[in-house]
Amino acid sequence: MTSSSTRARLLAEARRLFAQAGYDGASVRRITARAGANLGAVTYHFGGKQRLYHEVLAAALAPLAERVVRAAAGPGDPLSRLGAVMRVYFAYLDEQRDLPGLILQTLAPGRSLPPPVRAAFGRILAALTGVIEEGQRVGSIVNGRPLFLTLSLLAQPIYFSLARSGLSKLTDGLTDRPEVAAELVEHALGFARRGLSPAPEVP
Amino acid sequence: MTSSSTRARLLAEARRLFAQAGYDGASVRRITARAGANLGAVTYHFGGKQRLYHEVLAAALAPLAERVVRAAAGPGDPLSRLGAVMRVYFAYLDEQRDLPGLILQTLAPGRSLPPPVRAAFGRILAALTGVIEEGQRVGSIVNGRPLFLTLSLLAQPIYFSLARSGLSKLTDGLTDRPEVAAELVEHALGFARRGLSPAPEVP
DNA sequence: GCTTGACTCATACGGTCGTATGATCATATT
DNA sequence: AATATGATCATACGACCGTATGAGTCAAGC
Repeated sequence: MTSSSTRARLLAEARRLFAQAGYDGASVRRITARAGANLGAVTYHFGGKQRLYHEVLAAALAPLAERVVRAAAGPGDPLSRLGAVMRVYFAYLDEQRDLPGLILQTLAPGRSLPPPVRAAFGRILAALTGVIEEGQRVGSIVNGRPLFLTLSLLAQPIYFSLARSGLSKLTDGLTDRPEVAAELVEHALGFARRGLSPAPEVP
Repeated sequence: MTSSSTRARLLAEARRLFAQAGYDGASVRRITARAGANLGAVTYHFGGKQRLYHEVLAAALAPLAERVVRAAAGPGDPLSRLGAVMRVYFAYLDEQRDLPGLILQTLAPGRSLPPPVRAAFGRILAALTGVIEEGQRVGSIVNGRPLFLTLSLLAQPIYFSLARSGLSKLTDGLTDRPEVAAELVEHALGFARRGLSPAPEVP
């Protein structure tokens, strides 16, 4: 029991530090010290730093993919299901504030993306392109590569949450006020909805 | 002359390595070795690693801000000027492939963003919100916070270029083919244009 | 021809890093 | 009671880090 509690504390502190300082910046020494564990605990419980990292990523991303897939398979027409997906995305990013910092570090070119990230994004992309193709068949979604439309849609929640930390410094904390954050979600939904809808014919 | 050539080689190799491996991952030893310079050269020419880093960032971002501001001040109605800005953005990101990796590393939460990044993005944001406010006054751009609309617009080129390295692995290099890349630019322009335009009245 | 200044060089310093090693402890099983 | 097992511990190892130091090089100016 104590063993699993040490394991859990290591996971929690590792996640906090990886998100804050990146893979290189979060040293095994700091992680174990903050978790109140011995230096060797990471090697013992996870086999090494990288394996711990992958476990942290999987724990952070798997629930997101799960919820997105469920929202994409929910009731309603394709456009409103995509709106539901975006709300799920924003909600998840809001309740897991450290997630942007976590995945941001993994996207650096030169390194290959960790398997948990690959898996989660693969599931999400597949679910969304499916919904978009369905919408294109019934004419409620504009024509074009479903993959591109999916990415344009995902760009909204991802970019906003990635930019949040940087932007709150550029805008004097504006985006941190809760009512502004809610307004931002509605804005992103509207922008994406217009972007996905077929353009009205110009006379 | 040889001195300035060493300086230039240091800048070039530092940029390559910072983009690829991040600030921590790019060691002064590797930078100087690849530049064919002595270990002490960074300290001598730039005063330290961080100053070299800032100089690299400034050299990479200042021209982008310059071109964006110029495109935003060009001729034409607001919507087409914003389209021009997006084209400039895509073109710049295409000719400076290492730029996403470079700025991505600076966005990590916990660290404050480097002054050159702050300055460039500040200029870009100011120019774009100005154009959007102008479009809102003449009714060609949907209402809402200009800042949010600016971010939604910027999300397209930035997210696509950030995601390019990761996505080319998820999509088997699809996005690397030049005609697909060109199609992607047109897609992003269309998506953003629809997102910025006022929604047609629903009867 | 000598000096001055900008530059390059080899080397040293104190730190931090991830991991390996073997001892020690607590607890459950025989 | 003795032992086996899983967990924790202090410590050591080799590697790499950014920077400082001082000696060496070499062309330009007097």
